[in-house]
Amino acid sequence: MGSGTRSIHARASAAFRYGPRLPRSFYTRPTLVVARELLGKVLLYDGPEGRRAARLVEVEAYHGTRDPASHAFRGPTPRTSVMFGRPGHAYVYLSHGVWFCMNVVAHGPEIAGAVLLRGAEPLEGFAKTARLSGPGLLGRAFALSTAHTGVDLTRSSLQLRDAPPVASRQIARGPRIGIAESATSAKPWRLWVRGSRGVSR
DNA sequence: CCACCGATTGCT
DNA sequence: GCAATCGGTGGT
Repeated sequence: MGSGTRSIHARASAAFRYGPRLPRSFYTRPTLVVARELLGKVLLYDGPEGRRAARLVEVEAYHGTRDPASHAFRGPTPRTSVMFGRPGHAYVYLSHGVWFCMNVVAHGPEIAGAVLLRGAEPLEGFAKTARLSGPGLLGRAFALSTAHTGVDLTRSSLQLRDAPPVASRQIARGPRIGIAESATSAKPWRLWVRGSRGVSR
């Protein structure tokens, strides 16, 4: 462990390990590919308020201005402009005046792709029984707010770390949650890890 | 300027 | 099944 290349961290509890930050190139791919590959990766906050880590097990993809379910529908606004910017940044929005939900900007350039983080399993900094299932609960667990919108995940204390990919047979797909049926039935863009406790509903 | 409503959650 | 709670959006 001493020298700089400590890319793999041993987990205190299970034998789960994770690697270095995901590079910009990870995010600069088709939104659905990014969504799929984010499963199993580690959301990490490593800052003055402490260290928290969780393994992503549920995500949803939102893509382009033609997707009526996306916040990018009909072009950029002050709130959503980050979605049209560089991949690898965070987009956090307030839901129902109560819950802060986090997206990862994907795809680019100029094409507004985003992956909503919907569920995770606690790894570090949480009780093992903590529920991180649901975008609002996940946002609360990481003390997120709209101030995190625009944060560069490849440079900030809020970051995503590499980890072993989830096998295809472990991944389930379905319609996105809370979206009008007409807008989502043809787009099964909710992806989750089968059987995980961190999946909502 | 104001009214509406949501990529949610937990309790009645 | 529905209230809580507030900022973005679009219409007046």
